[in-house]
Amino acid sequence: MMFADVILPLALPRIYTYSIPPRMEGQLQPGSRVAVQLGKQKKYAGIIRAVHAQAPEYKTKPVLDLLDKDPVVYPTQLAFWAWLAEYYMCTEGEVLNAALPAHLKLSSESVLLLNEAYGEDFSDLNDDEYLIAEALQLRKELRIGEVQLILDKSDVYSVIKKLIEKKVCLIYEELREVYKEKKENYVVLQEQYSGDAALSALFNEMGRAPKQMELLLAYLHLLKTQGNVLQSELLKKAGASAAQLKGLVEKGVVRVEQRTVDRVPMGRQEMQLDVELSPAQQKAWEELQQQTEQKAVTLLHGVTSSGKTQLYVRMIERYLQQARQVLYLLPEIALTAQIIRRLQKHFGGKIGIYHSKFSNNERVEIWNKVKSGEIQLVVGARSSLLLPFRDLGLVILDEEHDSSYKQQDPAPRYHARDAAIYYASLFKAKVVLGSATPSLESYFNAQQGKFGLVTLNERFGGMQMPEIEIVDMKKEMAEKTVDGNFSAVLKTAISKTLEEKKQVILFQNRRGYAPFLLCTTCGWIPDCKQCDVSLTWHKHRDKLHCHYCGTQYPYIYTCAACGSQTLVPKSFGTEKIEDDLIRVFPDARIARMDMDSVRNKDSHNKMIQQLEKQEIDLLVGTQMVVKGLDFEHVNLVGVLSADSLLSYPDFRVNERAFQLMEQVSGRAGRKHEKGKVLIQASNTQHPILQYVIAHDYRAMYDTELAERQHFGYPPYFRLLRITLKHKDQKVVEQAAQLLAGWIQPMGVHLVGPAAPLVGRVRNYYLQEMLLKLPREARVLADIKLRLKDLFVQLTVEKRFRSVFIVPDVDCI
DNA sequence: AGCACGCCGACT
DNA sequence: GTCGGCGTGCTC
Repeated sequence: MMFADVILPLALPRIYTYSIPPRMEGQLQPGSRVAVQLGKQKKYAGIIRAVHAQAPEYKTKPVLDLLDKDPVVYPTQLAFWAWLAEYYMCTEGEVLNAALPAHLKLSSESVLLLNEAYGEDFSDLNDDEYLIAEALQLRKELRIGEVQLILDKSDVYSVIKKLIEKKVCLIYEELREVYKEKKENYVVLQEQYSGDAALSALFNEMGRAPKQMELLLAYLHLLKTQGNVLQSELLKKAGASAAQLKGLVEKGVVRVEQRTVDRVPMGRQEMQLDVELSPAQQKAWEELQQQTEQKAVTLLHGVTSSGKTQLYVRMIERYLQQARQVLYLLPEIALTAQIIRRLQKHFGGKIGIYHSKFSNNERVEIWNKVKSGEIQLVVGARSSLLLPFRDLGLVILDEEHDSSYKQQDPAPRYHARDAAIYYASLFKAKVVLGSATPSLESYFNAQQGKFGLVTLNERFGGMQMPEIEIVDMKKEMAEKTVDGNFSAVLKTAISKTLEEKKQVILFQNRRGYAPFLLCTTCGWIPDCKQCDVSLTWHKHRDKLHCHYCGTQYPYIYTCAACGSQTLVPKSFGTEKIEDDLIRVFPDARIARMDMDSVRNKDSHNKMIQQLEKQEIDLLVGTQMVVKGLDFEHVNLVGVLSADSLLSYPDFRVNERAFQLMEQVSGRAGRKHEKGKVLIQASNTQHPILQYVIAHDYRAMYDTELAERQHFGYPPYFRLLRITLKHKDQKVVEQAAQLLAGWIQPMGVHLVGPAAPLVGRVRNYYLQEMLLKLPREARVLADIKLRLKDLFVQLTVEKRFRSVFIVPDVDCI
């Protein structure tokens, strides 16, 4: 008897073993997708991790079905998943859940079927049972969701159980594939008319049907120019109706064929291999080749607009020519049409793009094409790291410092940079990390000789670094020259830039209209009912939003504490800036870019195109405006409040603030013209501002590094945050104390436990503790194992059983 | 993640 | 006295 260990896409604490029925023996292998039953009825699609003859001591259920001819992943991916689960302290099921496209993750649905033999006598049914029986008579089949709708309640299992007992209905589990191939109708000329002679004979015959002749001519034209003729295209082109086409079909001239088509068509376009490099780039290119030969990971530190992309393109070419696959990772938001177009220009059809905006069917097709090797180059966001590469040769991770590479909520909470380095090692592939402002961790690794380092500190095409000026807000406040959020200096600069028909980008770190409302009588601030945070006022929707749980509240006019009507908005967000801009610059075309304004699919791209075409003069936005945008006509960039960037209570504030301001500055300037950056700040003496003015990454790095070492932070230590959640505040607090008491003797540095800044989210109370762990991999692995034991120990205690424990390794 | 089971409060 | 709410435990 053979057995299969199956990973299911659930957070199950361990992997389950199923028996392999004799008829499937030999067909199942690691990576195969199989249908199995879990519990009394549910069926799932899982993935086989191992096949073996080791009978477990419990009795096993059989594998029900093999779902695909070939495994859906290679052993390399299975190894990668195991590492992710172990390193990031989650289950392999959670990794599988994140990796597999939704349409390959099947789970069964219970379907109720009417038992025809039961008859029409519903007299011994109660109201609920009767409603369902009646619906079944009409519809024959009902799903759980439909039953819930009919009865208007979620707990319907008891009713269903009764109905089955009374033999009114039967129940079965339906597991169906959701991935559908895309079919399209093609028009094909019947073979007997393929010759010229036959065709002219046909035309003679058709004299009395001019409409059909017209259609046929259009068809022949399309056939000649495209090779294939789509029905929809033909009808549109010929301005014909479906009936006219039907006429041709009935005459036996053409036929309509349904064909499977690719949702992600692979062009045949050839690569262009003519990237011109400047002398500085040429030098960097040579260094890059040398470094990647010697080291598995190389950091490319190139100032903004230094043309890192050209070097990537060269690098990619080399690996594609060796017929190996390449993964080019970008932060989600930087995956704009702009960059994709640029890459498509070079690599044509071999490119596959993968990010959150693709449909589930498209994802399955990309998945399969990466697996087969048909897609050689993938450009994608974090999650494309989980695609089933067959022979990965190179990973490029651009904007390496970007914190959105770290997955936050559901598990696996992986960092794409670190995971990419491990994944690449499984393929003996090379990694290139690129940034204008590398993370301290990566730069440190480069300094230590662990990573190669290539520096490119000259902007491409003779472009100069922008001139940066700090605007003293304290002084302007005292002189009363501040208008709304704009200093006189900034206002003048904006007017001047607009007069020159150039564009302006303003950066503000907060969305919404005002972060909160404040009662000027008693100091009360409206807060969320479910979370301990103040609500943000979004003026355009006239609602108060909770940015933690997403709840929206109507605007409040009366103070809930003192009853007075003296609520005023405090501080400012992007919406407020936009309003002020409209007031101060009534003639300018103004746009706002933040999570609220570009929520739907294409609005982000549209806005970028408008900027490119200079249809927008003034753009105000959050972090979003910082990433991956290059506009030729932006001459002025304003940071509205450096203070708000520099005042977060987080050990990475300085690094972040530097990166952000440096990146924003990079948006200013164009060929042969120096851009200008204005940074408004009250504390003009902050050292970070001095480093930004001087574009001195190295000074920032040295100062910060000393701090990190002194206070025991990365890159000298690794951080692991443990969050506990429970509905009862007392219970979490006690659980956290108990757990901390157990961790203490392990000799690691422990901070907390304490409630985080926002101590309650979605009605769960939180407690956090931070562990500072040594860097050595073996010690780290050992500590994680011991922690896992402690988590189990904690939940063994009855009152802590329902406490959620969320470990976040290398948290940010 | 489901789903079954079991224990308590609000009704006929 | 029963129905139905939710907390708790198991799935191989």
